[in-house]
Amino acid sequence: MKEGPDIALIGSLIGDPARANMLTALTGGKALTATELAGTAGITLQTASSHLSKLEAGGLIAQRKQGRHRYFTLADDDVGLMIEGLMGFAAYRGFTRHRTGPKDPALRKARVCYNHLAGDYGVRMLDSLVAEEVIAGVGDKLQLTKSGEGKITALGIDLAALVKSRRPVCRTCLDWSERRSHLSGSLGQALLTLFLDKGWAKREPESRAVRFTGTGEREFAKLFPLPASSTVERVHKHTVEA
Amino acid sequence: MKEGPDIALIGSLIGDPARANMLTALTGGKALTATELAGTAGITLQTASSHLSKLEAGGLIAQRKQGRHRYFTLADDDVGLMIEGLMGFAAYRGFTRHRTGPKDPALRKARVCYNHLAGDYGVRMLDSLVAEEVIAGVGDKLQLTKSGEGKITALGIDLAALVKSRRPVCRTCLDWSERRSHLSGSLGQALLTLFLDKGWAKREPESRAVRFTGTGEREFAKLFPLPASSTVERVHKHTVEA
DNA sequence: TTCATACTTCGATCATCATCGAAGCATCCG
DNA sequence: CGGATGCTTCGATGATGATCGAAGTATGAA
Repeated sequence: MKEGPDIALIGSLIGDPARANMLTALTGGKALTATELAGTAGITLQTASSHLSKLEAGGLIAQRKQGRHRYFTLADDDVGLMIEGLMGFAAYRGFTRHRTGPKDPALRKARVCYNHLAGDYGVRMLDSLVAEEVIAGVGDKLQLTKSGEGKITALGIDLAALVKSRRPVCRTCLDWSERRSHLSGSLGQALLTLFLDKGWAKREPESRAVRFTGTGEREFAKLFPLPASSTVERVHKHTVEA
Repeated sequence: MKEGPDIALIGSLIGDPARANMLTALTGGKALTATELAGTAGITLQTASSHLSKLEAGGLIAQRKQGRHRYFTLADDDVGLMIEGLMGFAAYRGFTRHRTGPKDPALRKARVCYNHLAGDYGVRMLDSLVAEEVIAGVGDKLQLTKSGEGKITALGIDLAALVKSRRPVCRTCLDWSERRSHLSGSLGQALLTLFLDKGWAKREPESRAVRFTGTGEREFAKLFPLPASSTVERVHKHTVEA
């Protein structure tokens, strides 16, 4: 009927307050679950699910299934850019944000995620492994490098046994406290087992928290030095048009 | 925590197809009456009136009473930029209302973006101005160079008047068809006015399209030479014969 | 296995709002 | 003045869609 792109479609997606709240929350760059998004939007889980499927159908968000959780993120940088543009436009009006509430600090520091290490330490470990070129590639596809194989074997991990198992050796797992990837897969499991076996860390009795000992802290820091760029946040690339 | 209707308000305003059509029509830069807008949106005058009052309450449009007519325009440059940005996002996602209508190639070649030139010609003009060092800086921050001031003045543009206005002289605007920046701001407006005044180009009656005359094409090419290799491919792709 | 958690789907309700007919203002013209 | 035009307001209707309860699915935990 009319010429040009359909802005009404996108507008209607953003136009609903619940969806706008969800998108605003996701603009933070962290992956959030449906339950969390429902909380920030102030609606029930059923309604949130409906909204999320609409947003996904509209290509604004993407989901990543992780066990029984579904982590939602903005589809790509373009979406973030567009939403931030709208927020900038609406700057002369008041705007509200909802932040994820604080959690148990011990859990945030180090905890068990199914069978591997998660939390700040887990993220830091993967960062270091990638920086040291033990593991190549970031994202869903991780692979052990040649030199990395030697380094892992030197730790006393039976790499052949890991490879033999049907499970993938290296895998990313999205961290709920850090909202960044940490190492999963059979190698991730083997490393956590190693820490526990060596007595570097102990599991808290009635919690998922993992408590590192003094020696464990030192050994961990020595084994997985903090890369200089590890604290760099994953912010949206605001590429500038030339 | 519950209320965050900033982008939701704007989104809902744009989210209605009738309003989106009106806003798209107003992006042409011409002041339009309620009757005209009702026609382009395909709705009755009563419905249009309701929509227009909502758009005005939302600060997206402004009206100017003149006799028994009411002329509506976009509220300011920011609205035009925001809508053009949304169009770029929508076009990139393939959200088009009508599969490449007959006017589509003409629109891609040269069109009015609220009050300045957009499309292939708009992008090309900015490319050339930057290459010729009339305008310095890339991205959001554009600035006229010393030598550029002379060149603009030589065209017969009253630069002092542009500077005097509160609006920025040079500004980027994201092109929805080219997905690159073209020149906005008071200088962008002045240049488009220049083309129209000199008779180099004419506005299509009921469209955003701008049609350059033969002389206009030549003068434009002379004034804004194509920088070496960067845009050849794109120009060839979107250039329309006749 | 059984239970719990996370989420989806179905179904029904309810509110919003886009739409248009009709009437009401306002302005211009003759 | 009367009549015509441009637009707004009122009121009723109808459709879309947001919402949530209940039930269903999938995965993890005990």
